[in-house]
Amino acid sequence: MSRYCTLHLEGDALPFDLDRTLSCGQVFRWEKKGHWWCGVLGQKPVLIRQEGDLLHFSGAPEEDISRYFDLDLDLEEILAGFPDDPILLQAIDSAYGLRIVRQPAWECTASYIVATFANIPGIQTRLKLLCERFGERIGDGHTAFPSPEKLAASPLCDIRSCRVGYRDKYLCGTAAILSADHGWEERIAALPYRDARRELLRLPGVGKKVADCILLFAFHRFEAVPVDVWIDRIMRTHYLEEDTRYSYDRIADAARQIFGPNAGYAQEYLFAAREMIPDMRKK
DNA sequence: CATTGACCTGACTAC
DNA sequence: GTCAGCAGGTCAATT
Repeated sequence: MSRYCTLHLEGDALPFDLDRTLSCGQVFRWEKKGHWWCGVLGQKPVLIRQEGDLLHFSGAPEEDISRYFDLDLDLEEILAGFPDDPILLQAIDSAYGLRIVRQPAWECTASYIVATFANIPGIQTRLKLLCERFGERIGDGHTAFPSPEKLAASPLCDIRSCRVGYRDKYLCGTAAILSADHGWEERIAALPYRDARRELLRLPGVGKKVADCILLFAFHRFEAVPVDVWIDRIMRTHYLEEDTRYSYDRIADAARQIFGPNAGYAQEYLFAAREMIPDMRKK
């Protein structure tokens, strides 16, 4: 890759931190090789790296890069709109410039179905296997994310051979439903949050947490707050009263009440800083 | 807007 | 080097 374009980050595009954005665990298919991040945008291999307020990239037009990283979003305003509690402020400080990328809806859905009850390295392995086994070759050693049609038409044993375990039937089932439902993305996008989530919950392998991940990461519904074990722990120990029973929705609702309409972004910063946030329960 | 247990598999931690 | 316990939940059954 000798030819690349350069995008000067300014205005709403700042703050932006490419490393934090791609390594925080929201996406699983980007790989850093030397200074460059290698990944796939749409059906094309992309190389990208950041140098201060310069973004060097190749393989995709600038508007695709800008849209994927949501560089038109006024992130500064969102961060400034949060309450100034010490835990969140520390998280924002440590992950400053992290942006929620616009993941393709199907890739996001399939990825988080595969991601349930697993750790990040395992998720990456599984997705890599799935892409190599079922994805279209797009050159340069890269593969596109497998289409739902392809997965829906594949035997469960072939899918399971990608180490997805019992999730094989969820992946295949959801692939079958979505590949037969051409307007699903537009329909979800047009629905209010609650209705959109209820729709997604009909898909096999998609529970509240995965549905919220899809809504937050693919549809940019910033009121969606995925509550995983980390967020659960952080909310319970730092934002809620101890010794009380909290359901998923109570924790998510509390997050929306505390952090406001962009609570999903607060969630992402808290998640990114999860290792640094003390676990009060251990004392 | 509840609670509980089984569940594929791999990467990590502690022996 | 080996091994139990655990990991970014979901589903089905149960009260």
